[in-house]
Amino acid sequence: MTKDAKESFGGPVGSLAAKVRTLAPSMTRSMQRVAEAVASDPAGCAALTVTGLAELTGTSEATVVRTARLLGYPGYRDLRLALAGLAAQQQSGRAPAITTDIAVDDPIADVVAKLAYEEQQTLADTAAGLDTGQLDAAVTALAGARRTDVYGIGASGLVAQDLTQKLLRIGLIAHAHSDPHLAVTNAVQLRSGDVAIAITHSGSTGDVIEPLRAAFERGATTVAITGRPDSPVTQYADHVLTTSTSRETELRPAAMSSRTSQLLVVDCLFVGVAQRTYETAAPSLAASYEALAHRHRSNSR
Amino acid sequence: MTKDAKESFGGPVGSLAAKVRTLAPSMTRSMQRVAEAVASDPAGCAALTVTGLAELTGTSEATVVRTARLLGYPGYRDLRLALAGLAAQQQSGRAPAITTDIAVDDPIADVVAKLAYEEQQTLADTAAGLDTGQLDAAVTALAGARRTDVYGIGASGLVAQDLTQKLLRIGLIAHAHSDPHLAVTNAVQLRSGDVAIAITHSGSTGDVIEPLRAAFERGATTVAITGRPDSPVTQYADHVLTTSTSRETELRPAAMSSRTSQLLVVDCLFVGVAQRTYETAAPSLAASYEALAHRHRSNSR
DNA sequence: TCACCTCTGAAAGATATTTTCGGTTCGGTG
DNA sequence: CACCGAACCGAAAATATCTTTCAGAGGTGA
Repeated sequence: MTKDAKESFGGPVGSLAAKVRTLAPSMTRSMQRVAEAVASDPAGCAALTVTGLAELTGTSEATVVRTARLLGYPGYRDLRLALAGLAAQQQSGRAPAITTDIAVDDPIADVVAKLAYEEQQTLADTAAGLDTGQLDAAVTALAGARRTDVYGIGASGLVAQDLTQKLLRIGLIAHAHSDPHLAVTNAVQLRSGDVAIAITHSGSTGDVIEPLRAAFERGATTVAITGRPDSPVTQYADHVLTTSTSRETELRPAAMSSRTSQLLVVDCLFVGVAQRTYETAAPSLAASYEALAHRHRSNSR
Repeated sequence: MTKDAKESFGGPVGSLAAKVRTLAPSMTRSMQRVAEAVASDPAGCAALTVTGLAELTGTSEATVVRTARLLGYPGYRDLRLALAGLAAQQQSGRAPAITTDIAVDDPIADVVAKLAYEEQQTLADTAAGLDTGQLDAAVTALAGARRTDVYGIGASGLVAQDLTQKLLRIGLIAHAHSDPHLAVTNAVQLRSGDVAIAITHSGSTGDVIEPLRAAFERGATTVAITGRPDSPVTQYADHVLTTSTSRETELRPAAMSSRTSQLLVVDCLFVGVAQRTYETAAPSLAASYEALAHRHRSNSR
């Protein structure tokens, strides 16, 4: 794990709300109360001391400090500074637009607007929360891999296929697996120099963890793309790429935003690899484009 | 307890530099040193404790506190918070300068920022360009369909599968086809009251047009999701949903933004249908969620 | 039910901030 | 030139704030 002790305030302040959401599931109840208070009213919390915030949230100082730590700050003092920064930004910044959930009786135009807005938000959060060091390491591994396996199930399976399709287009050898048995069967064929990527939002999908583990134990370089950086899947991951989590509503399943987030990460991987292997990637891209050209138009009539 | 801190941080932070200038004459030499340090590098000073700043300026803690008081803050702590806010504002001021294409030698952080930005752009364009009338009609057709077929090839095939997965989760009967022959075979089974959806960015993919045409001729309600509203596929489409097209660059194939755009449209369709069939959709969603729960290892809180 | 484990807050311990207080400097004055 | 007073300054005490420790509460699975 690359530890960037350089950065003073624990990362771009804009990402705090996103961080709270991603980490909320791994928090205890009291910590969640603190995190929520902090996320919902940064300015107000910045004005409070540990003791004050502890009282406000009905918890103890210890819990407040623990929460600050979990959010990536050395202690409450630094969290407080970050909050002050965030508050200042918010005040000077723009007014947040549509924040309400999608309702059953929303007209279709509102649905479009809200969905677009939320997905944009998801993208911003993901970009802010992505560890570029980990990303860079993953790209390096991919660019030099003999072969690459990608594991994903359900909605994540589609993302896995998307990545595979892209990698194939620039001349890499990649396979996506959504059948758990076949995935494991393939995983044990991997060895040092190969890459295995597991995509799972929850980080706890056994069917995806198993093949990654097999690959990990075989010495392959393993990457996890997950919304839960502390989940089981990361045990077997050399590099962890975190996707963002937005709150799930009845009409908008979590799968929707996690998919958006995962795809952005996958795109970043792809472009990164394409950069690294530009000499071979550019001709490959052109070639695959050519090969498909006649499929359009010509037999359309 | 009582939240009195309305105007918390001693006035508008932007005025700090000005205040330093105004008050400088009435300051003693040591205090001027502190004030100057603070004004010239707010971010740096925000990272220092009272002792640190005293050392940096070659003065004492007492002097630092006196300076903070003179500047209008209750003590150093509050000055520090104001500095953090100021620093954040400054930083956010010089952010939005990413309009250029992704270059081969862009650092990975830029790649992330640019990709996120472009996808956000794509979403906004798509939402703006979507014909809600057509969308509404498509939703109505879907909600009342006996069965639904979705055709898509390549990257669009994944979008087709995504839509299918979602519809299945709310109890509808839907199939995705990426094999052209099977697609046609299935299409001829459709009849009035059924729905066929073709997803193709170019609108000219023969392998997708053929099944849509078959369905169209059988009397099914047909929908085209395409980036080219004047393309061949729309001949056989009762409803056309237009996705946005952003310019393609060497490292960023068109497939990337078209996919983002298509997915937004698909999400809108899904939510629209879920609204219409809320009575049955809500329980179905809950049921599929339940059914999957045990597949995740129980580390969840 | 019981053993075990995690979560939690009270209080002790460590830091940071504020205040106090005495020494120093400097300009004026006898 | 010696003395005085006032402002200035910083060391260290006093206070406030933050962090850590530890033992009990509460929940979980066998």
